[in-house]
Amino acid sequence: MTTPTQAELEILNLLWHHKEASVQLINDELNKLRPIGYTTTLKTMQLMAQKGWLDRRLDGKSHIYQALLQEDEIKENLLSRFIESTFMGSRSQLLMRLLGKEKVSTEEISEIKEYLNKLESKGNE
Amino acid sequence: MTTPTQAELEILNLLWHHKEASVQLINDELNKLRPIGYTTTLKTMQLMAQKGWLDRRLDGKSHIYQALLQEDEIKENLLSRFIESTFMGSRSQLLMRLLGKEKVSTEEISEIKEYLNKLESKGNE
DNA sequence: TTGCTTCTACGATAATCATCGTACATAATT
DNA sequence: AATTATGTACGATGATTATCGTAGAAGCAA
Repeated sequence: MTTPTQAELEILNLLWHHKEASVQLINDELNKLRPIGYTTTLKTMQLMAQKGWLDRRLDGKSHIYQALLQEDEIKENLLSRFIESTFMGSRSQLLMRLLGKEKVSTEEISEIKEYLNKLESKGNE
Repeated sequence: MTTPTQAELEILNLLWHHKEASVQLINDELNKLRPIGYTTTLKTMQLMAQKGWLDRRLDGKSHIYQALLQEDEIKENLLSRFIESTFMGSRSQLLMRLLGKEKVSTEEISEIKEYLNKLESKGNE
């Protein structure tokens, strides 16, 4: 099962967002969040490529990487694992917690409503 | 920050459910899920007690353990971390995924919308 | 009393992760 | 040509986890 670690997931998120990127760019992005050495990022991405999670092509002197893993698939997987370990497998328990305790911003509420409207019109049962 | 590991969380879930339990009982429960040695469970629970996460009292020859950590608090914390790392901090993104994957009935959608309206009118941001 | 059974305590180990240092290579700059 | 900048490759390390083995105490059974 393809289950990225914390560091790998951060990189995947950036690659999903940028479509493709050099180590340099990913490292720069990561350093906006926390200090991390260039070779650390490089090494991690190399290992991910070796595992078949990333594709890369040469561009001048450096490599441009691209995620081969599907964002939806991986996130669904991570979500399942999380629900399994934290909420004893109960999806609705998580849902309740999100709706009940959450501070949801006005924009988020709009987003969700729009989403619900789409669901409704699609006749989701 | 109190962030239990996978193994610790399993034990916590069992303790929250049973209120209190001996190592023996916890180990039996764990073995319903996967094979795990008695001393492994013992050691983990001892460490948790040492960290102040569990309380224990002597009962004859053995100890009876009890969780000191609050279930709600810990789960909220785990949820936050999960959302942060997997959904770039967007709670609504997770919510939408949950709603999309679930079969949500029209009535449920209405209920949720109503709930969201209330949230909105309360000016919760 | 001798030996099972049930515990605790504690040390050791294997695996995994995240991180970085060092060695090189090549291109660009002075 | 010498230096600086920018990359790659790869090995090493420290921390954390999960796991178990072994030793030994204490009660119970034969």
